[in-house]
Amino acid sequence: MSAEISIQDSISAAIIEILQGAKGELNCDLPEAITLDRPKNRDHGDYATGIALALSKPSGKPPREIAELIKAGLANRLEITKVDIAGPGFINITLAKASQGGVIAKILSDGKKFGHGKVLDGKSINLEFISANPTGPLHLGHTRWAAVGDALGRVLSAAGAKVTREFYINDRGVQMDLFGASLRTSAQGEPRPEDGYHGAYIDDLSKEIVAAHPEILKLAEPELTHAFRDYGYQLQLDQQQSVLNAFGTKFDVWFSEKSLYEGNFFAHCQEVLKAKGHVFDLDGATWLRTTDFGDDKDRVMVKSDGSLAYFASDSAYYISKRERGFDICIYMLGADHHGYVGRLKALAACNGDDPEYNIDVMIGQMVKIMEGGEEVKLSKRAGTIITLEELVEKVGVDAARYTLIRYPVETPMVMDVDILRSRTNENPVYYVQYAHARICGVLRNAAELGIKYGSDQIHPELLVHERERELIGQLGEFPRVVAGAAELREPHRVARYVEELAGVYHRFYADCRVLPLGDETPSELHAARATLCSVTAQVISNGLELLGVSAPEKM
RNA sequence: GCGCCUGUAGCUCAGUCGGAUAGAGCAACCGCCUUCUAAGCGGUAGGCCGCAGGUUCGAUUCCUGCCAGGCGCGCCA
Repeated sequence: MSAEISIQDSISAAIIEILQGAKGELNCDLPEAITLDRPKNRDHGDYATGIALALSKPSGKPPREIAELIKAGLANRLEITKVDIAGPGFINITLAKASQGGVIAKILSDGKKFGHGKVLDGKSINLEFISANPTGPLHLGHTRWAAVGDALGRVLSAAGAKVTREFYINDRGVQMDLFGASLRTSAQGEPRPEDGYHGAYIDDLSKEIVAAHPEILKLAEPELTHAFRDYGYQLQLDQQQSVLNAFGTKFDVWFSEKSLYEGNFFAHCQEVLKAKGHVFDLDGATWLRTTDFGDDKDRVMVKSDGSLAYFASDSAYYISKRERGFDICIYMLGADHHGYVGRLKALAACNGDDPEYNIDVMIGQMVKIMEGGEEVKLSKRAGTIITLEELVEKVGVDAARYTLIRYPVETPMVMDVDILRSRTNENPVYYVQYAHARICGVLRNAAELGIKYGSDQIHPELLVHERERELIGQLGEFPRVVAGAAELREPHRVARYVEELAGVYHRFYADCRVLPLGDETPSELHAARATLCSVTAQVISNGLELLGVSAPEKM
């Protein structure tokens, strides 16, 4: 991160200063920062703001009068050519040509770090996602989080946060026991338990276990089922880990639920919550009074028969996260778990935390998959599932990741396998990757022609074409997009930005010849445009990197 | 019944603190390769932003009520 501030920031600061100078006159609260939008209509300049309209009401002054005040204050700034007041009081700012060169210089000096910022500097974030049971393959719902969670982790890190990516393994409890029983019955040719696991992968796993450990069948119950459970667990976890690795999703911590009950950690957690005064006993069970903080009902931690309710692990796990020093705990959950939001927030409050700050629960809507014009129903137990692995086989890692990331998680999405498999430009990932490959081709040719490009070849005063202006402006937006994506936890913004940037580049390319034609002599304009190409490639590549999608040099 | 999410072009979907003429891709139609990657570019057509109120200078955006779809509401995990 370079120490320089962007041009938007410096103009924003200048406007704030002007307004503060007139505070007596305005007599109202002023915002901390001014948002400068890039107007769609180019007649509206390079940046526009509706701040005068927004301040009109609280100050009791006509918006145009406030706009005039700002215009006068900005008049002498070197980087600004023109300030117009339009319509009811919009302020349109046109930048000096040379000032746009700053963006190019900054991309060149920051390189791979361009776009990184510090809006989340100093925050320690625990990012938990996927957290599938180790009782089967990862399916489509997990795959959405595998892509989005990983991208969010990259975006948060780029915004300056210290991020720990964590996968919570439900390695104890009823589901694990059912898994063991399913494997054992499969190996012994018995009917599966009613509510057990029925997928064909169970037969494969049990065969693999028996082949590797033939002596297992000599065990008596309950050791027999436990042995199947434990061997099956290890194989399934290995499988999940290798699939995620191939998908480009990495975790810092694989957190075992079982470990919460090692030593006296769980007892410690209960003591902690008890000390805060929200634990009570009723009907022989131990409860947490989450209704103190807006939950629908109180939650059982230890059941009356002494066994542990699921919420016991939830609460101990949260306390573990906080005691390990994380300020913000992000949970990425499926829509079928949205009922958890209330109890998790209440749990944080019971622990004396701020539920609006220390906990951030993201709810991802369902992913449907269409094939041959029909919806493929997902049912893990029945075994008719599309797994992460199968999806990648069909469409490839880049297309799968990109498609899953480019929609906000609260949007229920439909993936059409036939379209994704067709490898046409119906998939925007190709559009973006193609722009990158196209630039790399141009730069290879530039090198052959001996055209130099780089920090001493910016020549901003020559880049006066409308397409060049658009491209430079779009490049300058990247840091703000990354910061916004991080603060709002919306990595899809990076994908949308990169698509737009690719479009702006393609239009530039169509209208502005980069390299000399025929025997034309290479000029400074050729060098300046080649430099602009190289920084565009850098930004596309940086954007795709945040999504975990490759930026090919040739296609 | 209560709660959360969704409803925007034929299809899949964007739309930031409420802003200027509501956008993209695909599909349809018409153009553009004698030199940098046509996986591209330009153009045409396509809209009751689910419906009805409210707040305001201004609402796709905020509030209320309805309609439709999805998902939840256990001492299950």
